[in-house]
Amino acid sequence: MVGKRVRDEGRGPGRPREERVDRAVLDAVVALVTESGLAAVTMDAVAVRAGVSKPAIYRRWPTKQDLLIAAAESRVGPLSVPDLGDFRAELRVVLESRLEVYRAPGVDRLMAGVIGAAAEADAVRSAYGAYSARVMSETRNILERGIARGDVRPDTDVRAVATMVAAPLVFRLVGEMEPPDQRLVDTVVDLVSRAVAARG
Amino acid sequence: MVGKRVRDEGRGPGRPREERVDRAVLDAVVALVTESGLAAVTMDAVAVRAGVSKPAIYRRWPTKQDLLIAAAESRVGPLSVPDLGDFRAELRVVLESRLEVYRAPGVDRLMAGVIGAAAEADAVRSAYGAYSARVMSETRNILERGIARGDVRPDTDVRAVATMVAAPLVFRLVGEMEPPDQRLVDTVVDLVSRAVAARG
Amino acid sequence: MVGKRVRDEGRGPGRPREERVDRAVLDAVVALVTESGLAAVTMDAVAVRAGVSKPAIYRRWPTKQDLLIAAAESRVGPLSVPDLGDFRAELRVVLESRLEVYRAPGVDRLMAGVIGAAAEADAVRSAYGAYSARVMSETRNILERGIARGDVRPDTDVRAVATMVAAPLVFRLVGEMEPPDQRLVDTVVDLVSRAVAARG
Amino acid sequence: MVGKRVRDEGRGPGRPREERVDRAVLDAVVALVTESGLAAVTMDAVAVRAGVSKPAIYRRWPTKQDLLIAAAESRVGPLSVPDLGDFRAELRVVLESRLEVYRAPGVDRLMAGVIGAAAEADAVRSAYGAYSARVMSETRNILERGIARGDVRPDTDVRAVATMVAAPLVFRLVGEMEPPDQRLVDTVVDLVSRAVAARG
DNA sequence: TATTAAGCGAGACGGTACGTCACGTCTTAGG
DNA sequence: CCTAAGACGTGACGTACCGTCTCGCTTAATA
Repeated sequence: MVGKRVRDEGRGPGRPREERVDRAVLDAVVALVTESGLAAVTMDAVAVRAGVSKPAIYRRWPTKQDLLIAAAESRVGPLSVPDLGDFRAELRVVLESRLEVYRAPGVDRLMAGVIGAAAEADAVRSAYGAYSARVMSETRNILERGIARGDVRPDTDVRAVATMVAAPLVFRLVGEMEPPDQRLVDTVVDLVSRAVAARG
Repeated sequence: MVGKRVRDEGRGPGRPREERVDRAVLDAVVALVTESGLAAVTMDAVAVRAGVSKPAIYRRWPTKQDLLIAAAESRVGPLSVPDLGDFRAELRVVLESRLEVYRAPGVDRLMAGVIGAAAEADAVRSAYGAYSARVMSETRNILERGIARGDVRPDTDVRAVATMVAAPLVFRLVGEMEPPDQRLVDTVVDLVSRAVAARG
Repeated sequence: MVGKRVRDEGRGPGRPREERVDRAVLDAVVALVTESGLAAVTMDAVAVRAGVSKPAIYRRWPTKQDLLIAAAESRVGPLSVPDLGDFRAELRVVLESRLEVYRAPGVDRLMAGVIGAAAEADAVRSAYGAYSARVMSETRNILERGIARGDVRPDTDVRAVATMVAAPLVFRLVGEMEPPDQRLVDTVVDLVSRAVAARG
Repeated sequence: MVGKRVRDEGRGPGRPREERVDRAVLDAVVALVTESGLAAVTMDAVAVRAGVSKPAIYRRWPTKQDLLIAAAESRVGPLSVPDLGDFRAELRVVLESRLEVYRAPGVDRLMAGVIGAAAEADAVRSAYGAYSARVMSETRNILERGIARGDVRPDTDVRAVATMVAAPLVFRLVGEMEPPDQRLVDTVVDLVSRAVAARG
């Protein structure tokens, strides 16, 4: 009468969700924000653009803000940097990867939208906080790896330096409203890697 | 500045505007965003809280985004740093002034709200761009003054370094959703001033 | 009747329909409308309450309106009055049977719901019309039988009088929103039987 | 600063409501239900048809059901019958007035819709009950006037007879789904006036 | 002093998006 | 072919907010 609840591991009875919907919706959000700005990202417009119904969206993301964060993560998610044996090289990899991502069209408004959304209510703030922590972790990881390896000074203030690494590209993007460029990356790599270099 | 005075300063006919309204409205915006988040900052709520009518607000700021930017500017406006004869000292003044401002309650959500608003439409983007440029100018000023004075290396990439100075505190605030602290200021002052110090 | 049996009675291949479903669904409709009003009668709620799936309902009644009509008919169907040899007695039987039915809880809202449903679209109107005709037929039958028998005046306007018989109890129920009572039945029996009595 | 609260008698401060909206909305409801049935009467369709915004509708009628009742009342409101000195004449006036009203196109579906709406929730039931009582009052009035005047038997069951007067035309309309006709009116007038005639 | 232009609070207005809910269909797995 | 479960598209619901407008009134500068 009720049916076995969990068959294999993750699927219950009933029609399974369509993966197509997830992809189409996130793509639609990015496309709309890129083409027409954040104001054009209405739930109805997203639904139409994705060829999907509004309830199908709300089943997955309970509010518009959650959807925005998911869209941002789909484009600007955390990346894992392999151990290159050298902090400076790893730092460059992180920043140049980010540079490429941030220069993609629409990412500026997407990030700004997510930051704005986080200011709306505490529930959104914590969702955004989790996202933010995921993205920041990559920088903390290479710093701690460098300390363990020995090419980063052990008394480095990891928290502060991680902020100094992550901040400039994002700020250039959403604070100065211009795309970050290679010179900015070079400057950050230079300043930071010299400052935290062990032995100096 | 925002708002449209009909005559320059010499008042024309008709009832003059009440200054009380300007102050009350900006205060109401800040109070609401501080207490309840950006979502609580509706034009009606602001009007009620300020004891003011909606038309009185719209006479001064044509859109909600303009009002938000004005509120941000009223709390986080540009500051002018006196010539202290020393770049490092001036840099510290800039950052510690900002630190104090950014640690005020509500400023995080106010800044995030302004950034989010800027993603909405191009008209808002340019208004925000002007505000952003005003705020950034202080950092560029002390850098250029340092170059002229001779204690900053003349080949310094002013644009990139200015971003590296301004970014960390704002990013800590709106990107990491935590208040910036003294350690972050110290780290920035150290890294930047050492890196741009003339002669080395 | 409503619902689409694929074969007449000789069963074809495949799993046969469960009678349990038919009963459970109609009972659920009546229970819901009685307890919580027509607005609570959603197809999902009916399915849950009946312990049945939605497709199982839709296989039997193609629309919600059809289900409502079926539920009404299950409670307020036509009744056949035996020949008692006396119009007045038969009239009393009809009205007192109806009185009992109409005083059952939930029947008011069920009838009102069916009437409202009939206003929605022409397809529903005709389904309701068929139901209505079935229910009205009992009154016409006793009138015509009375004329044939000779205790009802042959020049009686059967149509109009049938309406005057059927109307008051239903109208009391759905028009005045109160349960019909014995006094109303008595009044109708008196007025009508005296007016159509042959010879006078 | 606050303004005098009540100026003449009924108008407070602020922009007054536009009468145009009230009329246009009720007309739109009737037009839609007449042309396309009750299912076409969506709040959006009404708003568009009336050239009015949805909030303007909801300011006046808090739910769709209230709007329906108001629309019904605008077409089928209570009428006051002048004292004609004769119960039978007054009864005929009542019924022929109603006949004319009920034969107007769309009134059938409007009435059925209102009855259906009343089944939805208790709040709507009481709103409908008030409307129903207003409409019924005219019949009770002529009965009581007849008793006072002396041409209606003083032992008449006013409640029951009022139901028998009001019911047939409405039932013909919404129960039998056909327009009431002159023969039905004549039959009701005859039966009722003869039955309640004093002395006789 | 009277006029006039613009300010003011109050609140209704058109428009648009929100997030929810219900209908009726379809897709899965199982009986 | 039936069953339960539940996701799906469609579309209406009622609410909230934005920015405008219409009231009646108040406040100065001007005529």
